Formats: sequence, structure tokens, C-alpha cells
Amino acid sequence: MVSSLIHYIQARSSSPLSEKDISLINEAFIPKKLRKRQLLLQKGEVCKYIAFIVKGATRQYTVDDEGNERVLNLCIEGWWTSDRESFHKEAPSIYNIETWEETEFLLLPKANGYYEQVNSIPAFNEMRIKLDDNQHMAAQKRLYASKNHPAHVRYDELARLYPEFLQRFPQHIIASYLGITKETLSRIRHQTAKK
Amino acid sequence: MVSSLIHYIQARSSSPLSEKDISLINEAFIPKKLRKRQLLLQKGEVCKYIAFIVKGATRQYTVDDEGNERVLNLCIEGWWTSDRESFHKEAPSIYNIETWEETEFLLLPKANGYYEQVNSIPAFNEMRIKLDDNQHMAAQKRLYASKNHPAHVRYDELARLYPEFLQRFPQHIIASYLGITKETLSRIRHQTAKK
DNA sequence: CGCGGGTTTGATGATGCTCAAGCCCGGTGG
DNA sequence: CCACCGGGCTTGAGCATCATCAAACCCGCG
Repeated sequence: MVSSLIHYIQARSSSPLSEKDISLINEAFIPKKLRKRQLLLQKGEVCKYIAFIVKGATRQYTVDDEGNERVLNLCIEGWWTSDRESFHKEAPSIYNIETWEETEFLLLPKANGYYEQVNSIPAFNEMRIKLDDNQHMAAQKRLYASKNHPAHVRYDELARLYPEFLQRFPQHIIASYLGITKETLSRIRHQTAKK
Repeated sequence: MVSSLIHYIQARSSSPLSEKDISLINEAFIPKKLRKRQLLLQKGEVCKYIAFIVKGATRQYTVDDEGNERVLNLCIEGWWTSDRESFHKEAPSIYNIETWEETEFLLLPKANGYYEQVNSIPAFNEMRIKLDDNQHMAAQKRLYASKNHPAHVRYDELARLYPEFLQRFPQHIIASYLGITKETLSRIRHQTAKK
């Protein structure tokens, strides 16, 4: 499982990984496997890990006062997931992270002393900076789109960028991720299908 | 000017800055001062710096097809600004970054060879990770709010979190930042003032 | 005094939500 | 084998929020 992470890091950095780096990564990351609909993180818990997804799919969501679920993020293999706020502040999370399919993770815990060591691996740090850049760009675009593009355009964008999401998550989850209701998404699909 | 940055870094990291680190920072960062309404970054240019704001205020915005300005970010002293997408990919930016007041920057360029050195200063890297965490949280909250909170709640939030923005930027800028029109903001203010 | 940017006010309309009902389909138990 | 159940998806009517367009207002400044 770790080889998939090694490959991921090397594809995203110019510095090579030494033998020592690789064995450090092997020690630092904890493999974990969950079946469908299991929680990696539960609301109220502190998020203790940054999780690399080797295989599978997850969703991150909150439950608002009226009991409605709001999906913030969808992740599949090759992505990282965690509640950075909770992880960083060591405070209870307001999110659930749930597997949608059977999912294999590699967890990097904050607590066991490896975290700082792993972060000081040049290749890992370089990858991390790129990852943060990418997440930042994606968040910025999503924010811009959420206010300036109507729902059907946001749906088309999603279908273009991440077509597999539409296969792997049901419509009401996709709708929530897009910030619309399932009814609106249904109507949008009906419209675009006609063309 | 650099002392303000040194102070900023030390306040956000557990590792100390050595004398060597400080002199490296002194060499790496380029001071720059702009008057009101000057562009730090212009649409079409590549963003060559990460900029720390020592004093002043800036806005980052795009101009859409109909010529409307859309404000993505407002920054004041003690914040960082840049177009991370352009900086990272070395591609032309779609944003303008404009000073709103007379502003002093400290620019960290990508090109002069110091960038990697500065990033490998442990205290700087630690600060950077925290900064990215914070930005990520803020972006996530803003995205959530943009879909789930009505405009007047978002305005109240902004007034609570960053009251100085309301003093330092005119209403039509604030409105655009909130993702609403100046007319809507005007009506909101009228309503809340009545209570 | 008149100009111009910023703000306010009003009328109208679009987008997408809420609520409610019906439909489709796979799974389960009689 | 079929009737029933339930989750997910669809469809419709009415409604809230907010955008658009247009006009007026306010006020500092040349």
C-alpha cells in the first residue's frame, strides 16, 4: 500500500526520496481499511490524522441545526482528506468523514513523533506545498463559481473535471456538494439531457 | 520593515530563528512600496512573488466578460497576498492585485534562488504550514457560508471578524467580496441599522 | 456651481428553495 | 412468485432571496 504513496510523492517533487526517507514513511504511516459507510472521523472527535486515500471514496460533511447534511468535500483514491482545522488546533471537529465505498487509507498521525520528521523530508515538503497550492486554487475557483456561475454551469464543470464522481456518488450527495438541492439537480439533468 | 516579518514568523512557530536565518530573510525579501490604487500584479502577468503586507491594504479581483469586477480577497497588514496559481504554474494570472491604500510589501521572489532556502528554514516552514491551514479553514468556511447563510448573516460575520474592513474599504468593494451587489448590501445595512 | 463617485431607493424578474406528491426499482418476506 | 416497503429520483406549485435596471440622492472637490 505504501508504494502507492511513494509513487505519489515522487511524481510531485523534484527532490528524490532516499532509502531512509522511504523507511521513515513506512514507519510513520498507518494503514487502515474501512468498509462502506464507516466513519474515519466523527463529529466531536479530534482529527488525529492526515489521511492519504489509496483506494476508495469518501465524503466530508456536517449536519446543520435542522438535521440536514451538507457535503463539503468528496475524495477518491490519490487524494488527501482530514479536518485541517481540528487537526491543527486539536479541537473537536464539526465534520464527519465517511467512506462511501470500501476504502484503504494511509494515516499520518500527529502524535507519534513522526509527523515533524516526515514534514522535514524535502520531497514530502515540496509535495505538500504543491498540494496546498492546488487545494487553495480549487477552493478559490469553487468559491468564485458558487457565486458567479448558475447551478447548471457548476454541474457541467464538475462533470467535465471529475466525471467519475457522477458514477461513484448518488445524486443527492452530488447536489449537496454543488450547494443545491436534489430537486434542482434533477431538473438540471433533465434539461441538459434533452439537448 | 523586515523586523515586522521576523516578529510575525516567530509568533507563529515553535522553532527559533537563528542569526543566519534572519540574515537570509533580509537578503531574500525585497521591500516595495506602492501608492494608492497601484497594481502589485496585473492580469496577464506571471505572479513572481509571495507578498507579505507590512502596512496598508489590498484587494484581489478579476474582471469578467461583461467588465464587472469580482473581488476575491481583501488583505491588510500582517497578511500574505499573491496569486498562488500563477506563482506555482508560472502562468499568466487572471487576477489583479491592487493597493487600496498606500502599502508596504516584502516580496519573496521565486526566481532569485532564495525561495527554496527560505522555505527550508524550519521556523518559516512551520509558519507556512500554519498559514496554509488557516487559509484552508477560512476558505472552507467562506464556501460553506456562501451557500448556506443568507447575505445579511455573511455581512454580520464579516463585521464581527474583520470590523476594520468596513472602515477601510468602500461598500461596493465589500459587497463584491461578500458575493452580493452594492444595492443588496445597502438594503442589508439599512435593515440592521433599524434594530 | 456643477461634476462624479459612492450610496440609496424602487420596480421587476430570475434562480433556486420548500413542501408535497408520485414514480421507479431493487430487496425482503409471506 | 408476488406484494410490499423504502430509498432515491422526478415533477409541480408557490415562494424567498437576491440580481438587474433605472433614477435619485449625497457630498467632497475643482
